[in-house]
Amino acid sequence: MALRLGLCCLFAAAPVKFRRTTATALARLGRDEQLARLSSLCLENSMTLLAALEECQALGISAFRVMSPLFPLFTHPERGYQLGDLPDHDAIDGKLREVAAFRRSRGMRLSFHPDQFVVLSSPRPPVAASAAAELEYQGVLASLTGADVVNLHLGGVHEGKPESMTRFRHAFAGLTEAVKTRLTLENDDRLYTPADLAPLCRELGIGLVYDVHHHRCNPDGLSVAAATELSLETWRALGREAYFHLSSPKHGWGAKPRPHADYIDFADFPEEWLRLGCAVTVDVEAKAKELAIARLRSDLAGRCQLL
DNA sequence: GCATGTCAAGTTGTG
DNA sequence: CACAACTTGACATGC
Repeated sequence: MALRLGLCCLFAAAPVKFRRTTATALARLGRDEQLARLSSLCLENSMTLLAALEECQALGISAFRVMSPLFPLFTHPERGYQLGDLPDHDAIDGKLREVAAFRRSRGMRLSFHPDQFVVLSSPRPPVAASAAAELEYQGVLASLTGADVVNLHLGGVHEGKPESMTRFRHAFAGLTEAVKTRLTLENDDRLYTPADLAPLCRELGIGLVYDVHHHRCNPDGLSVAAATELSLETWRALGREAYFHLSSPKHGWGAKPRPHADYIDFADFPEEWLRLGCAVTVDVEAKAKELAIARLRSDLAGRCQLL
């Protein structure tokens, strides 16, 4: 087996910074000025994304999660825009092609992870519609950059889990292929467990991203080994490398285990993951970012092969 | 300049 | 019933 450790969105020490703006700051500007401002941020962030991949490569990190606001306010109801609206459109497009080429040549894995506001299973039509729009945006970016995963939580439990999953099923059917082929579901730390999601993932032909920390916060009776296997099955059916998440609780496993710690406590690393028969990606969700990956790598030294 | 409060969005659970 | 927790640092604002 081999393990691919992934960095999530940001660097703690390396000088790689993504930029953003706010809707209220843009409100004072005319539309052309807004687009000029957004254009320069998108171009700068595209260059920063390439720099991020180069930095990962230099650090021996072979997976990277791209932050959702790479293109700030892209799907905002008032400030939203299309790539073609931006004055630097050609330069941005060219830079993203460079990102895609770099990713491919180094065999890196890229992913996107829409945040908690993206609720495809919501019973409220405007919420589900804006979730679909956001997913389409991330699907376009994923296509352009060569990312193979857009990872999502199922959402709330309005009326019940089966009803929510049915709404998810219907909304999924309406998405474009760019999103459908990349969308994955992840167990969360309060509601949906691996046991809840595995059947839906199998039915829809999508990957189940297994977050072991969430599973420990929100257990379903399955062992880590059993949940790992449920996830592996969904990826095996697709012929793709499996995807896991790992983090440690900031305040220990007591009353509030959900917040993430700076580093991974190696005791939290599932030893089942050392005995898998295939390569897997493990996103390291730790506030010390690349420093946490370096420490985990040294903890893992000699125990498994790292990609 | 430097410190501080804000940031587009949903849902659940707490106080 | 209102608000904090998710996560999170960069940016905008105000002194």
